[in-house]
Amino acid sequence: MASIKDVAKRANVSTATVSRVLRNAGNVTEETKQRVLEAIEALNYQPNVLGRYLRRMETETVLVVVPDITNPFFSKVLRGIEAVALEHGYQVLLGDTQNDAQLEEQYLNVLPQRQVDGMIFLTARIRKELMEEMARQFPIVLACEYLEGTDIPTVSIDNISSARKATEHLIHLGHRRIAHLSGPMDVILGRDRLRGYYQALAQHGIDADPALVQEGDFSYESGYNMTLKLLALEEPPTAIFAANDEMAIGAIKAIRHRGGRVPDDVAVVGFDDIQMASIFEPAVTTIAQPTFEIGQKAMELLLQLIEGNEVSRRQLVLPDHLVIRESCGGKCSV
Amino acid sequence: MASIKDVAKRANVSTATVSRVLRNAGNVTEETKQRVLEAIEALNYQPNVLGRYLRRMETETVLVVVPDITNPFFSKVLRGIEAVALEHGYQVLLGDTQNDAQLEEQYLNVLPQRQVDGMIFLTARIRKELMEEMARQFPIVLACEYLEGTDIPTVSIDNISSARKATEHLIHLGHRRIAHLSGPMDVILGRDRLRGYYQALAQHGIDADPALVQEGDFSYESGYNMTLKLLALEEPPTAIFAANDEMAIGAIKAIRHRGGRVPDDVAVVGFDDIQMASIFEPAVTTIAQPTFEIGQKAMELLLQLIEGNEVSRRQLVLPDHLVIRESCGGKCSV
DNA sequence: CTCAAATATGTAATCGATTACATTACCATC
DNA sequence: GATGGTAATGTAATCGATTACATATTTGAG
Repeated sequence: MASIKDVAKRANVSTATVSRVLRNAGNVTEETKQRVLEAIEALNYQPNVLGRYLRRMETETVLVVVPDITNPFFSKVLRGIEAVALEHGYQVLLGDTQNDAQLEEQYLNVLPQRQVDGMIFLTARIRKELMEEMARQFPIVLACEYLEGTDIPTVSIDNISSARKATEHLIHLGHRRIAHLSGPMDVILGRDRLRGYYQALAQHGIDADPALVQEGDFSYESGYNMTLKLLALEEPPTAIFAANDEMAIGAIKAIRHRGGRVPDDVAVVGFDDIQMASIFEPAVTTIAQPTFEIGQKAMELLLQLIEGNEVSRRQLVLPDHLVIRESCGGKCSV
Repeated sequence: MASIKDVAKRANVSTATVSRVLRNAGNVTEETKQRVLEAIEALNYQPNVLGRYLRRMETETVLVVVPDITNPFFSKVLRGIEAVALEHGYQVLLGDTQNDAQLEEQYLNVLPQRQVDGMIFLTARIRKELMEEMARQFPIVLACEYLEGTDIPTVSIDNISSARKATEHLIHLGHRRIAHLSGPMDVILGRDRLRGYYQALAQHGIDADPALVQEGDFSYESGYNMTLKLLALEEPPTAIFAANDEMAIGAIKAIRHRGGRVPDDVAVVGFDDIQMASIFEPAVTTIAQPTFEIGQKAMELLLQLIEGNEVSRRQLVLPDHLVIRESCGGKCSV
């Protein structure tokens, strides 16, 4: 492999000049520039980026840590991140934690090792103190999730209010026995959506029945299994609010397998508005998050941090909205 | 940020010794080792990997180029790759080409820039000569797709025979007017599945009707739209073989929107066996690929190449199988 | 107790590009 | 044609870790 020295030798210039041509910086005569370009061409030279990285101490790469790469919701956020990254000449590295909090903490080490210039976490199971300490030293942005009581830059929706909105919709449709398939309680997102659910019940004077809240893990299977449990109750729910669409679809399937109809016997509402929510039959009523935009904003924020700019608006809350489809059985708007 | 020099100074040893402790190589007294570890601890030292990369000229990172990260099929292959990579201490970088052949060629440059030690392509739209030249110089593996007439290491299923198998299944169920929603003709996968479709027809003496073959792009939308076209034919098909599950689901939706029933009016078969194929109603009959295993094998192959081992079995064809569900309307086995 | 071998540690070159600083070449002005 | 300023190019240090080679220290055999 040809190195910058070989090019310099062949073009009869110093490595400094070659570097100047490469970076298109400094003053280089058109003539020498041509000579260098010819040498580059002739040797089929490609600059070794490792050398540059080391010297400049930046890699123009960011790492995105995703809890589950098979979840289409995250792929869409990722697309937003990629779009902005590409535009600014940054590469996107992807870390899949497979929902393992420990793996997540490991990814954090990539930063002090200087392997990437910054990180975006689409998950937040890391101990708060550790995360804060890192965020103080390195560019870190949280997206979708957040950590309570920190000022780590964050882009997300207001999960509590949207969960409330979803639950209220079911209440307005006349439901009183509303179950909730929650996300894992060790992620803030799961807790927030549960909180929104409770708030809606309380505001409408409905007593919360602990038996109607089941903790899942955002997977189709967990939605399916928990719904079977709910249906086995002496007094089963007439509506189910699932903390994401995959669990909602799992719920619908379970209801059907038990011979019930959706929405006639049990109404279902999901969360995220993944593509399948609109394709599935019945189409799933859900909360639509501005996924692409979340990704964009998160990457923009990260770029600010990397460039050392002072960021005034560190916490962004983007608008979401309820998309009413068939699975809830009513067009009543909130 | 503390560097290896700081650690060396604090522990009163040379950088060489610190490096030896870090890499756990060479002979170091237990006592000095402890001193070094203490210094590392005290300074909260993290080795800068860029220095190591440059010196060793390897990054222990591989790049996986994916045509579409939102496609769940690829996420599953990716999981297989990740599993093996992690096991061997390799990082996985992800490149999403968004189905853009040009972007794909750009990723190829990452290799001579020494940014990664090897690449796995889950897509193959690059000009054959270019790809071959690169593969001669650097570790490259193709998975799922392949290039005709090269000996670039490849892991995939036999798409022709499985497409034939799927089509034959429909023939055995009594269908004669069988349509095919193909993948893009500029990817070999699209062409192979089409070829298998033609072979099956020919073997059973059925004339191929060009009007029954529609070229899509593997997206749900294209499946939907092309099916509407097929249904508008004077003599519409009684069965549709789609080149992937997403198009198959698009087809089912289109048939339904036109008032048809699946499988009663039109039978549908897909390809890939993504999770939604089994969840959707009617559940989609499809070809199941050993996704995880494809990923594993591809990564194992790549590791062989990176380590410079001579690889005897360069082209792996893994077994797939037809999963018969509801959308084809028959349990007749092939 | 001596000497060779084995073990432990240090010195300094190296990876490839970038860049601060130094030097040379060129040009315009008086 | 001397002077000063600018433009073009070169020299060499630098980034941080690794490692070939050199040196110092310890160990064991006789």
